[in-house]
Amino acid sequence: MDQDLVVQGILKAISLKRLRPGMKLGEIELASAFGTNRTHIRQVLSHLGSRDLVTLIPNRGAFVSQCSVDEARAIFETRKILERAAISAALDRFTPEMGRNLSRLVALEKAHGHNDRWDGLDLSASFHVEIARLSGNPVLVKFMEELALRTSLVIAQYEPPGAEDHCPDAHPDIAERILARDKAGAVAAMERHLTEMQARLRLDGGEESEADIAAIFQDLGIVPKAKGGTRRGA
Amino acid sequence: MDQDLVVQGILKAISLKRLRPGMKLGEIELASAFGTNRTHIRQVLSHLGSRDLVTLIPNRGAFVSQCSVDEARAIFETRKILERAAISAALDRFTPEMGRNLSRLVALEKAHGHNDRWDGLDLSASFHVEIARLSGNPVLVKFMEELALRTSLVIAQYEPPGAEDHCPDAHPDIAERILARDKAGAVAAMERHLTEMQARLRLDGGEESEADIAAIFQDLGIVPKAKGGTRRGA
DNA sequence: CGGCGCATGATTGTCGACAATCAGCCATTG
DNA sequence: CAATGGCTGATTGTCGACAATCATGCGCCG
Repeated sequence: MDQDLVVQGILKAISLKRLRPGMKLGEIELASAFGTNRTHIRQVLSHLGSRDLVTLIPNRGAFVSQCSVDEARAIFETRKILERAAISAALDRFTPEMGRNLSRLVALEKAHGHNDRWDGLDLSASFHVEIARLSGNPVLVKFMEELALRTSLVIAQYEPPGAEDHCPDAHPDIAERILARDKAGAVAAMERHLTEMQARLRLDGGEESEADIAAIFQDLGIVPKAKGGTRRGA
Repeated sequence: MDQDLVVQGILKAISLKRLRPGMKLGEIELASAFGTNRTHIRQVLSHLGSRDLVTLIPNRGAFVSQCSVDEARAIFETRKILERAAISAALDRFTPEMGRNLSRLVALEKAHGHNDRWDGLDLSASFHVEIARLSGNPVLVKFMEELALRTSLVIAQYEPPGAEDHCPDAHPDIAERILARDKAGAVAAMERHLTEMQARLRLDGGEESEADIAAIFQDLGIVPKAKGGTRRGA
């Protein structure tokens, strides 16, 4: 059983705000929603827990992580540290062919438009991860991936409703400066970009609600294998 | 059942070179060694796998991770990035009482002597993690913990036999500069410390016990069937 | 004699059942 | 009437058994 599908499904649901921070992730609900059994769900939850995307409480269960405002700021602060270093290292070993993927990603983002919010966030994360990859430092890549995921969780928690973000030209601007080997300019543009992302958030508070887990995932096109599904309503 | 005991046991065994990188970690062996059953062992291995301390290969099992020389260098490089930032941030918000734990840890290290290698490495890691904690950035703390563990694995793999010493006065020196709020000096001392640690290892690429065959052929442009291929983390 | 394919043993992956634990509710009591 | 205690339903934690998969060694064939 491919547990990546479950992971992606949960992350997607979080990004789309179908799963709000603090919501309970019941093992049985998830198992029937994804048409699998608790064993795999437990592995997935453990995995997400090790990345602080869900919070595991012994004998209580798993909950979508709620970042405090301080943690949210720490995530952005750490991203600034790592992205600064990534750009710097990438430009120290830059070759023209290395930038091709970067250009490709920027083009993809531009072509994508504002169709699908999940794909958009995914592409946006890919851009940052690709810069880390250009640094040639695999540890940096892994950390960046983790921070990108946690950032999307923070956005889901603190984004003001209606103001669904897109900094229009930040990525092309950064990419352009990288391709021009303008290290100081690229670093500055990246810091502006991150600061702006952070500024769009409402780092003061939020509220929670409850919803039907199985329905959420069914709406995302995930169909259980008809193994005695959840009994809803009755 | 306390799985932390199993985790600590495995990490200790790695540090003491009883478990060498590349060695198989059979579930049944571990289960009987720790007097538990495979369920808990699998959780522990999954956890260690998500931190890249063990490598999980589907249908093959778990192995103590083998860092390539490049990865080892990346780990040190990333540590430099993060520790630099940690010291800088810590000194921006420094209050005298904050340094007390640091002094305590240095004193503990000095008192400890060279009795137990595992405890020594543990204390050494605590020093670095404490600095990250002083920065007030919990993400930095988590990353530092992870890197400290991976560093001990790298040391176990690349330390020349017999030369099991550590830099005598590096930590007291760094602590002193931090307590004196000498930011530039502390950062410089930390970088020297890390560079020296790295220099004590044999990272020249001399002998890779078992070179990764797949990687070799991938470099030649030959791609395996990717039947789940290099799946890391869990 | 060397290489290929298959049986076999051992290990990992999967699953359902049972036990332990916790939150919520109701009766009891001061 | 409020607070406490135990009961109950539901959820998580644990475990052993079975199925799937892989490495090994043997026999067979070229």
